[in-house]
Parts: sequence; C-alpha cells; structure tokens
Amino acid sequence: MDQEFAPLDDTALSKAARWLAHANVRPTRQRLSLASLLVGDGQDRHVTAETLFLAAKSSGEAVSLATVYNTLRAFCEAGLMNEITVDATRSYFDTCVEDHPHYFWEDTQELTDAPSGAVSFSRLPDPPQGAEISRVDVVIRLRRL
Amino acid sequence: MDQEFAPLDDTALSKAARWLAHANVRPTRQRLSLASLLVGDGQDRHVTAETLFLAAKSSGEAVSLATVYNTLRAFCEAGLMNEITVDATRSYFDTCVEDHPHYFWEDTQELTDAPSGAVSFSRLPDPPQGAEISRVDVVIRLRRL
DNA sequence: CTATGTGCAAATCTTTTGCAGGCTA
DNA sequence: TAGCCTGCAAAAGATTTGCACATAG
Repeated sequence: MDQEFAPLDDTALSKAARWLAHANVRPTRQRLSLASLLVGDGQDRHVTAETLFLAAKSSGEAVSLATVYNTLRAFCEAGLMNEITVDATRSYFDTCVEDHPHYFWEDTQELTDAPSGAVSFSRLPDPPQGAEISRVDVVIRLRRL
Repeated sequence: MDQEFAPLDDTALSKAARWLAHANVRPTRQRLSLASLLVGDGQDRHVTAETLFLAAKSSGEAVSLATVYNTLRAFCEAGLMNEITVDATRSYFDTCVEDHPHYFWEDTQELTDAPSGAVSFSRLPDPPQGAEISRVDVVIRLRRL
C-alpha cells in the first residue's frame, strides 16, 4: 500500500537533503523530516496534508499541520512535487513530477500510480487557438469488487 | 463562453420540466428555475454551485445557496448530471452525463467540453485484480497564450 | 545579521446539516 | 394529509494567514 513510510535513518535523511538542495529549498529540520518520509526510500509517494502530518507524528517528529501545508506547497513550487486533483474535498500530492496516469480507489480514497505505459492516447486534440496544453490529467477511478 | 444562461421562457421551462420528469425528480419552483438555466437551451453546461447561484439571482429567481447545493446533488443522484473533479477547492457539475474529456482553462477556472472524439485511448490497463474501472477522467489543462 | 521558516490560533472558503415552515402528489 | 423540499443560520472540513519567535546562510 501507500502509507508505509520509511524510517528516518541516515540514508533517508541524506537522500532528503540532496533532494532539497537540488531544488534550492532551504533545509530546515521540519522540511528534512517531511522530505525523508516522502523520498527517503526512493519510492514515489502520494500523500494528503493529513496523511503526511500523521506519518510525521508517528515517526516522532513534531511538525504542525500548518507547516505541512506550507511545506507541500513549497515543494510544489520548487518543482519537487505535483498536486493531483482527484477529490474535490482534499488535495493530493505526488513525489513523481512527470505527467502520468493514476488510479483512485473509491472505497479507501487512496491514490496510486497506474502501471507505467498503461494508458496512451491515440489522439490528442490540437489545443484551441490562443491556448496551449499545460498538462493532461488522467484518473482511472476504481471500484473494489 | 459558458456562463451565458438561457432566458427562463416557456420553452426553457417545459424542457426543464420534461428533464425532471424523465428522472422522477419532483418539480418544485426552485428546481424548475435551476433546471431551465441548465438545460433550457439544449446546450451542455458546466457550473459550480456559485455560478449557478449567481445565474439564478440575476435571472430574477430567488434560490438560496444551500438549495443550489442540495439541488445539484439531487440532480447528480438522479443521474441528470455528473460531478467533475478538476479543482481541489470547488466542485464542478456537468449536464452531460457521458464520460468525456474536458478542457480546464487555468486562467479563468472555466471548464468546457473538449471537442468530441478529441481523445481516444490506444491502450487502457486491465484493472488491478479485485477492482473494476468505474470511470476514466481526462482533464486537459490549458494555459492561455 | 537578515531573510526566511515555523507554530499556533484565528480567519476564510466551500459544502453540509438541523430544523421550522411550505408545497407537491 | 404525508412526505419531501426550502431557507436560513450554524456547523463542519480543508486550507490559509497574521504574527511573534526561531533558525539557516
């Protein structure tokens, strides 16, 4: 599943530090903790502010919810993460910044990656005149049987 | 554009009445007004609770915002409309209930239909085991040049 | 040292809900 | 008449913000 976060060991922390440095984001204690949880084990991860906040708390790191929001927004602005819109009531954030399709599990409200290459377009419209395509979001909604 | 609503004339009202009757939705005054604005001119329409509320107000019909929300939800449950998720902060509703791709104009936050047949998939994944695909949402985000 | 980040609580915004009264079938 | 609908105001969530304090470069 998606919500098992890596322990905050040295490997995770140095990976996080490189991740922040690469994007010129100032490495504060809170940002390093959150970044470790996000990229510490090298896997792509999908979080909401709430799930990341809870993960930080249970890993023993004290970070306020407001800071989690600010940090996620900062990571997005720095190009480290992407905001994915699948649910009108919650924002999801993805550590993979490439444009790729997602599965959204309707029962657990979980967001995961669709297998790579799972979707391809045989046709994409020319953008209407005066506009360019900034992104194409594909969300495959799944119902558990 | 999308926000020019039809006048509430007799044609629009009777079209609205048929639309509600067809789905067994009780035709109250408020629902008829809102339905006229939505389907009165036969065009597909994309609204938020807010835009529909304002349209009702400026057409001279008094409908409370809470009722607009309740009504949109009732129309969705009756299968008359679909909720489209494009923006984490707002819900959009579409009078076209078929699964079709949308344009989302990032500058004005407007939602419109992508030209029909604009997108087709050359490949769709088999759903993961134990799940079935309930819907595939495609949103083409546009940046105005 | 200075700019930037953090934490808390309060504010904001969208959407939902409780309840008293109104209206459709 | 009975049950569903409406409107208001208040509640509920998610997210943002103001401000005093802390910290990275």
